[in-house]
Amino acid sequence: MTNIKDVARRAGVGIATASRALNGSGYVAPETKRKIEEAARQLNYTPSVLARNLLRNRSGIIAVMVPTLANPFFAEFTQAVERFLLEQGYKTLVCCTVHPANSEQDYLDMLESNLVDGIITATHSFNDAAYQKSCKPIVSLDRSLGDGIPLISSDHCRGGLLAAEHFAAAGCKKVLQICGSDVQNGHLAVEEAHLSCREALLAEGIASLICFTDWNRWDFEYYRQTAQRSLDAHPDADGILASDCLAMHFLREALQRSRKVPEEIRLIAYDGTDTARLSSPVLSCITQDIPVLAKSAVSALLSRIQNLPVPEFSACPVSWLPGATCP
Amino acid sequence: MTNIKDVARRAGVGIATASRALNGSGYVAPETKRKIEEAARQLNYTPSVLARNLLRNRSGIIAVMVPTLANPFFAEFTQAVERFLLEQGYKTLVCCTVHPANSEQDYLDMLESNLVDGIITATHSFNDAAYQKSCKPIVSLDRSLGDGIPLISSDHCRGGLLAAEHFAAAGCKKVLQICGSDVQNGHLAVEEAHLSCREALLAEGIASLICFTDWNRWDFEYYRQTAQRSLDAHPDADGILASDCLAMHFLREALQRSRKVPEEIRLIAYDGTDTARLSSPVLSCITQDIPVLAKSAVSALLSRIQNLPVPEFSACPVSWLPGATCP
DNA sequence: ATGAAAGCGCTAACAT
DNA sequence: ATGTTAGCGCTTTCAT
Repeated sequence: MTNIKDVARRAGVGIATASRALNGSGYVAPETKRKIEEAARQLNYTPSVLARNLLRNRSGIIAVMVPTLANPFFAEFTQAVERFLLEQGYKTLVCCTVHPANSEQDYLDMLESNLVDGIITATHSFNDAAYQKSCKPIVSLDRSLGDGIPLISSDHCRGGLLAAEHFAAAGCKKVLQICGSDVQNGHLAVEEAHLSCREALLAEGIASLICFTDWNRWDFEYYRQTAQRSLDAHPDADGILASDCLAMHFLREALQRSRKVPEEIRLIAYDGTDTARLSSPVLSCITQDIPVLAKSAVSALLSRIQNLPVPEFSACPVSWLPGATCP
Repeated sequence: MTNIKDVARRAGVGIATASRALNGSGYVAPETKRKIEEAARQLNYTPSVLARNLLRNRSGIIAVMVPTLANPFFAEFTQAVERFLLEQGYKTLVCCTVHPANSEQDYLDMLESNLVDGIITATHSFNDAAYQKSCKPIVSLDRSLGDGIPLISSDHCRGGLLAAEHFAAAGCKKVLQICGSDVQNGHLAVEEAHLSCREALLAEGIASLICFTDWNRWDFEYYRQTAQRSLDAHPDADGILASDCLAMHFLREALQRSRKVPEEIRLIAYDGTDTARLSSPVLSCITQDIPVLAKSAVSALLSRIQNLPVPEFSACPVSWLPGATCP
């Protein structure tokens, strides 16, 4: 590794001059500058980010914590976050919490140890206290982590209403809502969607059945079982609201049982990832605006890093994406 | 930020002793050790990874370059890589090359500047020379980058044969193979699958039509158009081989045109991601073993980092996953 | 067993 | 305009 000292020596100047020339900071004679740049080029010099980081006490890296990238919602979210972070000069570290071996705590420790300058967390698995302990910049997607940690989420209340409207318009009589276990009741913002949907359904005289699932299982096999069991247990349900991946499983299982979609059973997928739109028939979706969520999360985090004021809460728009599973 | 100096002062010992106690390196009296640990706990001390990195000239971070996480194959690959890297004590930086603004070169520079200890690249977009220039640890997924850069890929030759077998068994007469443009002919290992498939088809007296697509477009809209155009241009094709995402689009478009699958047209998806298995009817797939690919890539990279010998090439197993689109 | 001091590569304050 | 020097926080000789 050739360092700045080598460059300075080769150019016959002091270290500071070399640093100034290379960084364009401070005065340096044009001719000297040329010599230094030449020397740097010849030696194929690349400054060590490591040293710079130590000096500035920042790494330029942001961690994104998600349950798993195998779930398209989190993959698309991470993708969008990476893009916005890059625009702002930051790199993105991914941390998947689904792995058996590791814990969110290990990832959180990276913050304390200055490996990352901030964290965007989109996980469901951990006790909030650990987050509260940290005074470093953290923002949360869709999960309330308490004071001082900005919460970015979609306008789930509206999302739920939209879903209810379309179930009603489609003439549903009994809707199954699949949502995370009540163990975490109130912690996940998306639960609001189920509550508002249920309320609106009941107001229309439509039955609403809430089915709880483990809020932190991400394997497709579990989704499949959930879909199978729910269809078995409620053969008379004529509407289903579930997040994208689950909805895709429901669609597949329903078709395999020769249940006509959408004639006998209507499906609304909550999330609206691109992947969900690949199904046949195309899923009718309530979409969260993933790029907007990502952009909000990034800008909130960067504000926190700069100690600028950040709203404790921001709700991003949701919308109805017509499909063929709920006319 | 409380540092090791603070801890040492509080414990009434020298800095070096504190360092030894905290790291369990070298001799330190049990009682002294206890005092130091106590002090560290009280001050809520966390060592700065930044300083340690500078000293050791390593960051403990590996970069994974993929076109986009919105594609399930790369999402699942990255997920698996992250898991294996974590097991080996490394963190994972994701770099998506699909963004308009950035270039692979920027990401490559991170290697030179010591921000990352190595790179696993799975992109399609760049000139190989830039990789050759770097003498840092790099391994490549499915794309030959030249001497010194280990290539990890699936046994695509077998994959292609498997596909051909199943097309033949299904009684296909004219198979459409959708693959990346020949601009990069020979660079992408997966092309081997198309070549071997074609050869096997022809040997059976089955027509094979190769359709080139842009090898570096990842947006779903482009996939949709590709599927539409191909179906329009070749209404008599009764078999289609395409990568997962494309295959999902083909399936959707075919069904929308009321083409019976698999009676009139058989589909084989090449990749076999979990997501592709969510379609209805379920796609028949040639699966690459993503965990094995990821594990091979990680272990090759770590060997390169430790200057151990690494095979220039390793082929991972593929297999046939029965589905409902090609009996 | 412990502490003082050097140094990882860089930047910035302070001379000159 | 340029050079000298003092750290950033840590680990690791090398004395003691």
